[in-house]
Amino acid sequence: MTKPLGKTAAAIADTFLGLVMERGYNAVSYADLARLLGIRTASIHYHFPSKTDLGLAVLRRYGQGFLESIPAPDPARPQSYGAAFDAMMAPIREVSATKGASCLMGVMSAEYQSLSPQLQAEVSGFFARQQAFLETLLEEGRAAGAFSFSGSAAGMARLMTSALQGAILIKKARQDPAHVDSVIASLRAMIMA
Amino acid sequence: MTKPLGKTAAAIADTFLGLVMERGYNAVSYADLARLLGIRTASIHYHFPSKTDLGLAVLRRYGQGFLESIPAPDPARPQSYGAAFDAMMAPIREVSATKGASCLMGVMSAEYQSLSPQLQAEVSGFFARQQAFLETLLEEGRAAGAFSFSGSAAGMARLMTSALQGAILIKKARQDPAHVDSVIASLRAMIMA
DNA sequence: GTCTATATTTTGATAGAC
DNA sequence: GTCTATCAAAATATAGAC
Repeated sequence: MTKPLGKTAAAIADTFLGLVMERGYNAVSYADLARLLGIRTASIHYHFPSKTDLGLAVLRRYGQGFLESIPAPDPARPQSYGAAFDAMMAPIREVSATKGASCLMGVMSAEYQSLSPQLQAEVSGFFARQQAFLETLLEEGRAAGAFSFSGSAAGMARLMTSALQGAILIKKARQDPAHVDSVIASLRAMIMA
Repeated sequence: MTKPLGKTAAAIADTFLGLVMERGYNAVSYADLARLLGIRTASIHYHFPSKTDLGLAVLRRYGQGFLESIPAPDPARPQSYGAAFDAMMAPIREVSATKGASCLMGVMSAEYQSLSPQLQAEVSGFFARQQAFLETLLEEGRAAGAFSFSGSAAGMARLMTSALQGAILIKKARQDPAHVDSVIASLRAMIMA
């Protein structure tokens, strides 16, 4: 677990997160945050000296809550794999329901080459972890008889992470949350035994 | 067809396109372009008075070349549907092979709420057209016996556009062009009769 | 069509008082 | 921990000479 932020720092991070998911990292300034929070930009710099510090804190908070909240499946109970899949969709559905927002990782991936090396590493690392997690879940779920699909678990995991990321990106531009639900349903249908 | 740009305007647009696909719209400035092209920012403003004008020109060039270059399938020759699908993948593979780049539409979708209304409309319109195009291709291809899949053509089109968009976004962060190839192969396998 | 010069605003950031 | 004051650099843009 990363250091738990203080009250003000957490408010700054949360506000920043919301704006970045809407506009992108480069379109959110300390002035925007100061205005929304009713404080001065100097106060924000006290908590997060540089914008990279702020970005890093937000990426870690977000990336952490995403995979760590999924209950580990039990091979003895095949249905627990489907439950893990659904648990993985929960935060995605939440972002999907948030008007004008899309996934922090996807947004920052789009701006990748403009990010500082530290931020790039955090974004890349998230996708690597997500791929590994889903790959394992699919492989073990198939072995347990909970999932059924052709081809490698790695290939299916790549298809799924891509489809989810793209869906939440497109739903923002089309302002259509149902787009994400449709894609999640398709993916689920592809693996359920 | 939109007005064909002059030589300098085209060079500006192409350079801008390349940088935006790497960094995002908000991370590319007139100063960046001036430096790379060996001209002054004032010259760029002559061709594109505002950044929105430049963004609009690039979005139109890109969105136009994407779907319009696909040969219309012939119901009498079922294999022409598969060919149309492959033709649709060609520009995606090209972007995929370009180091550090991802799809202009996906990148600008990530920054959606920071864009001027004109740019937003262009991005939304692209996704709407892409969805409609693929939906029709899938539906007619299935009727012609070229494709085979369960569920609606609309649902399959949503899954495909999302997967492609997400794949090209993730490949940028993971610096792994093979990620896109893997997803394209999975999608192809899902529909080929 | 391109340049020099300049204007305006915004941005990320620091020093030091309270 | 928050503020006022201030800064240097960058970003978008315009006026007018060549």
